[in-house]
Amino acid sequence: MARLNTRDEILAAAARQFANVGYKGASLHDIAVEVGCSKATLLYHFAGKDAILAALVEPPARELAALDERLSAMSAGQARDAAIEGFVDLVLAYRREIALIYHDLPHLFHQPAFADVKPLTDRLVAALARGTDPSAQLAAKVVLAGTAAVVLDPECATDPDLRATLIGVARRALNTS
Amino acid sequence: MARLNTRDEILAAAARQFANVGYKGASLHDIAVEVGCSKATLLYHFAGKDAILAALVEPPARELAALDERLSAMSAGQARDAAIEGFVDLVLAYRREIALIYHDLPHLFHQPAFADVKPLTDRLVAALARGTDPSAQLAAKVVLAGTAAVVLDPECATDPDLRATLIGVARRALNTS
DNA sequence: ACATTTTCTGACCGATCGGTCAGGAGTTGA
DNA sequence: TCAACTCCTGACCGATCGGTCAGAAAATGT
Repeated sequence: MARLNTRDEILAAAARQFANVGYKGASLHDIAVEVGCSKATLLYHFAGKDAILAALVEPPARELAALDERLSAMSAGQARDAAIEGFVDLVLAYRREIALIYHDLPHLFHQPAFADVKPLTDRLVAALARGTDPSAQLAAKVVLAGTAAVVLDPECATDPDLRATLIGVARRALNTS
Repeated sequence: MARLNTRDEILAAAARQFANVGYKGASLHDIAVEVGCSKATLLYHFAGKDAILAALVEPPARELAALDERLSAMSAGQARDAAIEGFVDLVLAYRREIALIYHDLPHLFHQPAFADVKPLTDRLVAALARGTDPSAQLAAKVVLAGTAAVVLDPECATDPDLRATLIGVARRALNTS
């Protein structure tokens, strides 16, 4: 019955496992148990463990690329506020994927799928910093990493004003003028 | 000759390995190769892999406790700036340990050694937020996570004004008055 | 009804993991 | 010289890992 959904259930279970215990820490066995299928079924739907990871990471990576494309058509002044809001929205929409990116940054940066993501984040930093001033770029990185981290905090997840608050913090921290 | 230092060399190599590939990702074999000894030697000096981790995490945890003690003797106004500077200094002094904490947060939080650390960070957040206002606390968490993350960025590590810049970003982001 | 294709599984494999253990090598003290 | 102790190692162990494969089970097409 749930045949077509099996693939999605695997992705959902894998996202939870990866976020909880990291990519290395999660085992195909545990994911299969959570899905309610056999380990071999996972490897029928995906070429391997890293293929599951790649499938999970692809959607937010594509949205980041879309955000970058939107920003590149703006002036520096417009781009900063759009970058702030765009990044906050992106991070709120993909909390679970962010979690596994966060907890396995060293592994992921060596994966080919992330070779494309690095320049995107660099351009996002430039848009937030409105240029190449080192201290402004550092402030932008603090904002990006801090925002991404805080939405993973279970205590913050329930805040109804989360989006507005995050945007406010980012604006203040980046106000280098 | 280097007998008494073997323990410290193990800790240094383990810190590098943990920071690079995470706690789960690092193997005792690889650590032993980096040290130049056998895997059994690691387990002669430490009760197990988790004992190595505990030994690495203890010093920064103790310093965080010391910072908390200093802050508790101050007024809310004094405490905020002292918390900013204290946390920045702490993070700069223990970059490598922060890295492994960062990359293995889910594992570490389940370790008993971290049961003591959680309330300390909560009080640090309260000092930065100067109270319990939700949006101020969220800003404080953004600052803490962002600051800890950015010092791990190899591109930022060389910045000579790193400390001053980080303190400036934190002050701006926390300026909720 | 049958054949075909998709979906799924149990059994198995080689590799690697953390950890144990008996004992070698070197130093120290009497 | 001879124990006693510290430091270290190779060989080995059970468990678990990701992955393979032949074939069962179920859906689909005719």
